Parts: sequence; structure tokens; C-alpha cells
Amino acid sequence: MDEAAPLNRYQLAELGSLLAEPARAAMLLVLVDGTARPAGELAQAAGISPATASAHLRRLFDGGLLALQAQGRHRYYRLADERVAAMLESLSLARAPALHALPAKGDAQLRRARCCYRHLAGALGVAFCATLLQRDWLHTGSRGLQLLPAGVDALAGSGLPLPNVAKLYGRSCLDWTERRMHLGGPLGVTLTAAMLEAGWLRPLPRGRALQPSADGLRRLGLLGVSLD
Amino acid sequence: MDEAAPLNRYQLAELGSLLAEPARAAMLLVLVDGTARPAGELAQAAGISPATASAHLRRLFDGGLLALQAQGRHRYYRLADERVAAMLESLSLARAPALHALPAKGDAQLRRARCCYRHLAGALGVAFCATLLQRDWLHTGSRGLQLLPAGVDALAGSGLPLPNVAKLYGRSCLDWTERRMHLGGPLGVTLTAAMLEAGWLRPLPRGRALQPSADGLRRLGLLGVSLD
DNA sequence: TCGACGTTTCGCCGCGCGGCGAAGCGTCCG
DNA sequence: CGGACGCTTCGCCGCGCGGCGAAACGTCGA
Repeated sequence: MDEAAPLNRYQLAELGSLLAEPARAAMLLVLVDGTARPAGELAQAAGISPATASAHLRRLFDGGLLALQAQGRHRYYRLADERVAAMLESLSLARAPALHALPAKGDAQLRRARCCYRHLAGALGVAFCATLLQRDWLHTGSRGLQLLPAGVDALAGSGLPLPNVAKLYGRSCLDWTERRMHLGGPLGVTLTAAMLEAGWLRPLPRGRALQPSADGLRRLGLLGVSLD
Repeated sequence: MDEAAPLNRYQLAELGSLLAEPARAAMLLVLVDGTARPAGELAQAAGISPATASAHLRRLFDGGLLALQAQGRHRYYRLADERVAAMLESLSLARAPALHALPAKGDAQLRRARCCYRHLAGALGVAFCATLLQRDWLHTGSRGLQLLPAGVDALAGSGLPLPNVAKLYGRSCLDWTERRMHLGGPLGVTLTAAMLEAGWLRPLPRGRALQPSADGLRRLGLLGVSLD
């Protein structure tokens, strides 16, 4: 049977079945931000008993979507890798409303700037990535996106010291709210961590939204990043 | 329950359950190339009875993944829109082998050039898109990617007349085999159709692979598109 | 060493799903 | 008009799954 597709029917069905339960879906979604969480917490988040959670977590682990790290009596689960997070984000594609019909005001913060598996996403992430490309500070190589020395210098000049990023590669990551690309991969994670460290971005107490600081917005503006 | 994610658990689970059957998955995968096919053909492709296929197609239709077009006694089904195709392609992310462990030789053609929902994908699609960006023939605007006049001229000069593309927008589409972007959206579809029309690309009798012609490769080479 | 904690395994129950053949409906052509 | 075709609906069957409480296991701290 001619299945000229990235996955064959059984692989696609297996992936689908791993997601096809609200309890498992809830636990995966909680982990999209890249954190590791103990089984009990995931059970509570999903609203099921520890026994049920345990069965579901095992299925997700056996299915390759989760990684496990035991620490004493705690079992910490996290997404297996960035590709799982990207897959979960990209599943929004088929469900996302048209761009003109945007999420409610409450989601504006998520749309503006958020953490997508430890790298910056949202309008700010997309604008930042576009600026790097427009100014030729980002080079598309065979191994991925690479920050060029001019870009390193520009960012350092704006107060974002970035040692050793020349060796890091980034990946284009589809932004579900903007429908354009932001910068993921190790480079994206490092740049985001640097912005958090420098205070350009601040995490909010709950959820994945990130709050750009006034100083951060100013510095990004000077780099040419515009939100609008 | 704090679900700061693009989809809530029920939406994700619903999507997952639509995919969680090899028969439904098979029918979706057959349609990834953008074609419309009658119910009977889809039943055969999935290896199930027409009665079973009918039930599955209804579920996919009700779930928003398929569109239906009746024509006489034939019921033609196709993917609801490009986002469904993109979702299916992107589901490969979590399952794709590492880049160094590539698919078998038989898939080399798919990797090289293929049709992803009516636009060019694969190594050639990625290289073509990269060239357009590197030469500043493609502009990232707020509505999407737009071919600039210099790009239109360059392509016309190479034998690819492109009337009225200034009004078309393209979208970055993640290429599952290359892990980089190729050009999708109406612009990508139009460029691909033009290449097929000009004979630069030829469809193969079966599957989604596209065969670049010698002349097409030569002209693309002159534009700066290199495959390697 | 023992009790508490976090988690997993076991056993059970009820429900939903995928498969089919037969019948029925709408379209088409001789 | 009637038979054939494409497809859907109906009724049936067997199987797998998600939920739980209780018991068991491994870890930890007093």
C-alpha cells in the first residue's frame, strides 16, 4: 500500500492513541514548558488517581513521549525532547482559529511572549527571529540556524553577553499564534535564558507567559525588534 | 486547571482520537498530497469495507479534518485545509529519526523533492526557499512571506513567468525530512504549479515524489539553488 | 527499626469502539 | 423504467480501555 508519508498508518495511529485521552493530554500539556514534574503532581493536574496516572504515564513513556528521572521516591517525568513539545504545539494548527479571530484577552499575554519548551515564542519571539534574519545576524546552515559574529556583537552591545553561542545551532519553530517562525533549538534556549538572566524577560508565577521588562523592550527596540 | 497551552486537554484528546485508528490514519495519509478521493477508493486504500470506511470518514468530517464534495453518486473527500496537512506532516517530528539516521534508499526520492499539500517540499524545496531568502527575493511581512519584484524578475528571467504573485502570500512550512523550512501557502503552491507547468518538475505516476528535470535543475542552479 | 510517603501493580467493572453483512437510499445509464 | 453502482445506515459481536480501591514495593527520616 503506497503510503508516501512521513509516518505510516500504524505510527500515526499510535501517536494519536497516546494523545486520545484527556488525562494523558492534560499531563502532556502541563509539561510543554519543559519542566519535569513528579507523578503525583501530574495525577493531580489531570484530576485522576495516582494509580490511573501511573498507568497513563507508563504508556506515554513506553510510547516515547516522556522521559523519566527517578530521585528517591519521586519519579520525575518530562517531555522526551523538544520535538515532542513542537509536535504538541503544532497540533494547534488544525484547530487554531483564523488569525483574525484571536483568543480572548486573557490569552493576549501568551500570544505576546511565552515559553515554548524553554525558548521564547509568541509575537516577541517571532519579531526577534525576523530581526535576526533581516539583519543577517542569523545564518541558515546545513546543521541549522547559526548566530553570526555580527549578531553576537550586536546583542552583546545591547547588554546580552553570549559566550560560546557560535557553536550552538537553532531551529525554526512554528509559532502557533503568529503562524510564523521563532527561534528554537539550543540557540533559542540559550538566547532566552540570557534574556531572563539579563532581566529583559521575566517569568510569571503561573503559566507559560513571559513578561518583557521596560528595559528589555527598549533594548530590543534598539536592536530593531518591533512588536506590531 | 491551568492549561496554558494552545489546545486544552479535550481538544488535544479529540484530535488524538481522530488519528488513533490505523484505518483513519491511512485515509488521511493518502490525502496529504492535497487530492480529493472518493469514499470507495479510500476504503480500498485503508483495507476496510465501505461500511466501515463510511463510519470513519464521517468521524473525520465531523471532527473537522476532512471536507466533502458530492458529485453524482460519488462522495469526494479531501483534507479540510492546508493546516490539517501541516499537522499531519508535523506529527512526524516526534517520530522522525535523527537526521544522521535517514530513511531507506527507497525514500530518497521523497526526501529530495515531493509535494506537500500542493507545494514543493524536500531538500529541493528547502534549498529553493533558502535561496529566495538569502538573495532577499522573499520578504517577511505581517501577512506572510511575499515575493519581491527582484525575485519575480529573477524567476521570470529563468523561464518561470509569474503573473500576479505580488498579491500572494506564502507561509513557512516545516519540512519533516530536512527539519528546516520550505515555502508553503498560496505563494508556495503557485510557484510549484509554475515549475510543473514549465517542466522543471515532473510528478511521478505514484506517490508524492517529484522528479526534477535536467533543465529544471540547471535553471534552479543558475538561480543559486544548490542541492547538497 | 518503624512509620510515613510516593508510586506501582493487581483485580475488577462498565463502557465505547472497530469490524462486518445486509438492507436501504440516491444517482446514473441503457 | 429497471438494473447497476456508490455509498450510508442498521444491527450485531468481540475486544480493549479508563476508572477505582486495596495491596505491595522502594525510599526516607526520626
